[in-house]
Formats: sequence, C-alpha cells, structure tokens
Amino acid sequence: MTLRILFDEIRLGVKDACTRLGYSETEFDISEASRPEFGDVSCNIGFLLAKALKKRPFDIAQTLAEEYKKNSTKYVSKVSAHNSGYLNFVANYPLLIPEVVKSSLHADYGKVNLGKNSKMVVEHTSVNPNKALHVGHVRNIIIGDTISRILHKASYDVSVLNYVDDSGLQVADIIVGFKYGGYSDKTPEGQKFDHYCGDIVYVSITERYETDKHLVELRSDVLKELEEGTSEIAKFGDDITRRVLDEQLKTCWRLGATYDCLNFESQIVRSNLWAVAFEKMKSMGITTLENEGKNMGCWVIKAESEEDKVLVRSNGTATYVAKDIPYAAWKLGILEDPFHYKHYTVQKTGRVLWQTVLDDKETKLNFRGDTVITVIDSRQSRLQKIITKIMSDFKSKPDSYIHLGYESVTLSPDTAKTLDLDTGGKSVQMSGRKGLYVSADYVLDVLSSRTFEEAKKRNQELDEISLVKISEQVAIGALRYTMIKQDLDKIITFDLTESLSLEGDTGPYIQYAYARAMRIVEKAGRDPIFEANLDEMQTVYEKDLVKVIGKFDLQVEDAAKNLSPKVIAKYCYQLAVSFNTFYEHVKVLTAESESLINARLCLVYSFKETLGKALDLLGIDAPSRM
RNA sequence: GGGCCUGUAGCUCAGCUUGGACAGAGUGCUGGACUUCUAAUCCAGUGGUCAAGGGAUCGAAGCCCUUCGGGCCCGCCA
Repeated sequence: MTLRILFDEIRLGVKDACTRLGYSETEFDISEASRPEFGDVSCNIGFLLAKALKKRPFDIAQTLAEEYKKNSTKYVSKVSAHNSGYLNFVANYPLLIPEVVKSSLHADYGKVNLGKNSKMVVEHTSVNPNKALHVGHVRNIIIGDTISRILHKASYDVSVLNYVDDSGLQVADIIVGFKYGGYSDKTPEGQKFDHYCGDIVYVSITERYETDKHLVELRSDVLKELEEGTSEIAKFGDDITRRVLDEQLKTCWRLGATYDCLNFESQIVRSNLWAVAFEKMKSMGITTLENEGKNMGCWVIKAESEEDKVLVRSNGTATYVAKDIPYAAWKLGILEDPFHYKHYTVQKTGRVLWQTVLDDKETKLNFRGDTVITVIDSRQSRLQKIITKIMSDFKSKPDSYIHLGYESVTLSPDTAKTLDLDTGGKSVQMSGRKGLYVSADYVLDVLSSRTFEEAKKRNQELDEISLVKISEQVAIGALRYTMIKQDLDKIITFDLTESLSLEGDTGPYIQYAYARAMRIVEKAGRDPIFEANLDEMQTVYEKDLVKVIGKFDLQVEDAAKNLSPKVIAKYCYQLAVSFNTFYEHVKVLTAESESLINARLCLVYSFKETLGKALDLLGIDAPSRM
C-alpha cells in the first residue's frame, strides 16, 4: 500500500463523521501536514463549514475529531483539532511502515492507471538535420523523453516520434554549401559530421548570403529539388541528412532518450497527405479563399482577435504551418496512413527504432494515438494554437492535440563571452545560424571529465573503465536534472561554469544518496528479512523516509495529469534529502540490536528501490558507487 | 497596437491549478561535524513590505481588476 490508502481512509472517515453529525456535504481537502508537529495529514473542513454552522473552525474540528474516533480506523493512530482550525491526523506507523516497505519492492511500484492503456503519441527532439544539438535542443529532448517515461508509468501506451525536417530551408543551406560553396562533404578528421555541418558549413554559408545573392537563388532551387525528391541534388541531400541524423541520434542516445519512429518530412510532402487534409479543411469551412485585400488569392484561416493566417499562398504552395497540419492529423489517426515502416536500428535499451517509408513492400505498423503531445518551444505557441484548433475541429473533441510548450534556454553573459560575444551583462538567445550556442556533446564532455576527477578522488581502487562509466552517468544525471527541475515556463539561463556544480539541489546529489544506500546494502552482506517485525523503527528520520517512499504513486499521478516532469524531479530530491538526513542521524549496520539492523536494512533497501524507479522516470542512471 | 509567458531571500528557484497554521529549498556568506554505513554529506546561523496599488473574502504569495518592470511571438520565411 501507499499513502494514498491513508488519505482515502481519512477522507472517508471525515465524510462519515460529517454525515453522522448532520453536517451538509462539503468538498474538503485532505493533504499532507505542512509541518511535522501538526501530524502527518491535515484536513481543512473546519474552515469550510464555519460559515454555514456559525461556529469557529476549531470547535468544528474538535467535534469532528471526537466523532471520528468513534469509528474504528486502521491507518490513523491519532486525531486532533488544532487551534488554527485544522483537523490533524497522525499515521499508525507500526502498520504503515511494513506495508509501504513491502509495496515498494514490487517491480511496478509507483504505477498508476491513469491512461488505461490508451494510445498516446509524444513527439520531441525534431531538430533540423543540418547541425549538432545544442543545449536548447537538450531541454526539448529531456522534457519529451521524461514526459513519455512518466506517461508510460501512468499506463499510457506511448509511441515516441522524432520528426525529421529533411526538406527544409536549413538542410538546403548546407547542401548549397557542399555543392556551390566549396565545402567538402567528407567528415574532417577528429570531428563529428553534425558538428562540421553546423559549426562550419551552415554558419559560413549564412554569412556568404549577405554578399553573394546568387547563392540565395541557388538555395531556392535546391529547396525545390529537395521537395520533389527525384533529382541528383535530392539524393545527395538525403544522404547528407541521414549522416547528420545518425550523429544527432548518437547524442540523443547518450542523453538516454529513445524513440519508436523517425518521421521524414520529405515523405509527408510526397505522400499526398497535404492534399487530403486541405480538402477536408475546405469542406469543413476551416479555411477560406480570400478574394480581396492583402491576402487576395490565398487560402487563409480566420482567427479571433488575431491576424488571419495564410495557409496556401496565391501561387498555390503551402506555408510552414500548413505543412504541419497533415502531420498532426496523421499523428491523431484522422487521415489514412500512407506510410509503411522500415527497421532503422535497435537502440541500446532494446527498443526498435522504425522509420517511415513510402515503399508498400515494407511493414505496416501503428504509431498514432488518441492523444498527441508535441513538445516544441513556446515561441511556436501561436502556430501551435492554430494546429490545436484545427485538430479539435477534425476530431470534434478538444484536448486531443496538446502543444507542450516550454521557455527557451539562453546563454549567460559569462558563457556568451567564451563565444566572443559581449552581451553587456544580459543573457542571450542561442542561434544556430549565427554560431552562437553551446553544443550538447561539448557540455557532456566537459561535465564528464569534471565528474571523472571527482570519482577518481573518492574511489582510488576503481579501474579506469568503471570510473568512466560512473562519470558519464553522473554527467548525464547532472545535465538531465538541471533541464527538468525547473518549471517549463521559466527561461533557463545556461552557464557553463554553474552547470559543473555537483552539490545541493542537483542530479549528482540524488545519485549520491542512491550510492550511499547501495553501499550499506552491500556491506550488510545479507538480504533483509522483510517479514520480520519492523516496529523498532521509531525515529522521525525513519518515519519521514517511509512517508516519502509511500507517496511515489501520488507524485506519478500528479506529474502525468499536469504534464509536469519537474514534479518527479522534486520528488527525487525530496527522497534523497530524506535519506541523507536519515543516514546522518541513525546507524544502520551498527544499530543497537539485530532486529533493528534488519528493520533499517529493509528501509534502506526500500528507499533505493524507490529512488531507482523514480530516477528511471527522469532517465537518470542510479550508480551503485560514485 | 495585439497575443503568450514571467516578477517570491544577494543569486537560481519551489509554493499559485484546488485561498487557511510562524512563506520553503538550493546557492552565497558565518560557524560547526570526517579513527564512524563514502563529507558529491549533515547541523546551526544569516537572509523576504511574495513587483506596486485596489477589490471580493472571516482569511490572499495564491482569486479578480489596474499599473509598472523583464522575455518571447505577431511574413504569401522556415
């Protein structure tokens, strides 16, 4: 069982007491007590009934406390009214402790049945395949990957998609660079191909557009050829794109993210999906042909209180938003699926990665969902709002298409300075085109070597291979945690120096708590006996740890319902704090009695199992040493 | 001009969805704890007119309104 049962019991008990006292039915809150001296659980019903009953909240709480005691309770050991008016409850720990500890050992501890196995699609990453990933992309990847892990834990059947815009302007840019700009398409010695394309080719060709207008014209031609997909240039483009994509995916995998399917824009363009979606919009009256004004000859979408949005230009071509509509409709299963699916690779976790193809000899699979979450930064909110509206019209059901937006990652003044940019003390938006960014690989490498030094200092007997493994796990833990612990609508100012901090509210702090627990379990040299009596654990440190362990599923539910990955980050931190406090104040292996040693060992075991599962939702490895 | 987001301790942020008990962390600074299950830890101290003003409420950091500061978006570009 978990704390949920305790909450439910109290809710029911209070309700019964109200009924018996003849109080009118009221929606009241059962919540964790804000301070330990108030007990474990609090109820605000006194305040809510005060007006109707014309009594002080405290008097009501007191009457209810007396009434509550009349019925037998299982998980509550004490009920009392507080001066403030709250009704407070103390948990029955001798019962709670063993039940929480035992539940936490189950493989699917923390699982909640929110999704009831309904199909959910999460799309994230979706970086133009012409450059290496930078820390801004990392935020997208981590949010998307974490949310898909959480939704899976909440019993959704999740498919993860990565949209590859292989026929867009940014790809055209580097193709121009290779074909007409004099850049070799050979990967330079000691460099990843994605870095070479982004750092050198993309940035310098963009610069040259300023002075060489002929290159700009060539780009338009290349773009057209990429969309048509038949020419020599298009084949060359396809080859380049896939080389970059392969390198990008290595970084994603390094970060711990995996996917189910790669969706190529070029295939959506060639699949006729757009024509089908366009006809549907026309017949539903979603888009109209403008006969006058500045948008004359265009198909537009009318929006309340905002400018009309052009979908189809007067020359008949589709705009950027328009291209997203058939894909969104495809994801929701609204349009017939024109794709077949080809094996791309098997990822490290064993998860198979597929790719869309238009070759009907390949397999037919289903990567679509009843609900679709698209992770895109909030600068795209306006366009995403349009898509959301069209999808709810298509589905005649709101909320099936969800844009999960997040604020951008900017560079701190100090970090900008390392890129030779003086921002005058302000943080600055990253820009791939201007070459103003910090790459994900670079951050991970720096972090990894920093954590390697730390790990080596502490574990001199460990060999190089183990140390490298630990430092990589810790580096990724550190990066993933900073990207997820903050609310989605807060800007993250990335500072290279600060990102190396491994103390306090960080990923490594949490991982360290896990490693400490593992050491105790190892050194104990025996398995805990969970059937034994655990009553001897009576300190606040033990009780608090049990309480935190016991609310894992409530946190998963909260995170999934609100699509808020930080909830799990905060929970992991809380678990770690609770354990470290316990660790510093009570002894496990040298406790007073054999039975107490066993009891605490059970608790430590329960903690590390729970933290391991919670960290897994964040995609952070739990190292047994560090 | 319109739309979205944001303003809480020196700094970075929780808390706001669902109003209630002295507003919490981390970091910084000051001091303390390693012959002990790993000090990437713990303990204590320091630090806040919750941007400002108004409103409804018995009660507001939270709800409503106004104002001010900061960021982003508003192309027949992608």
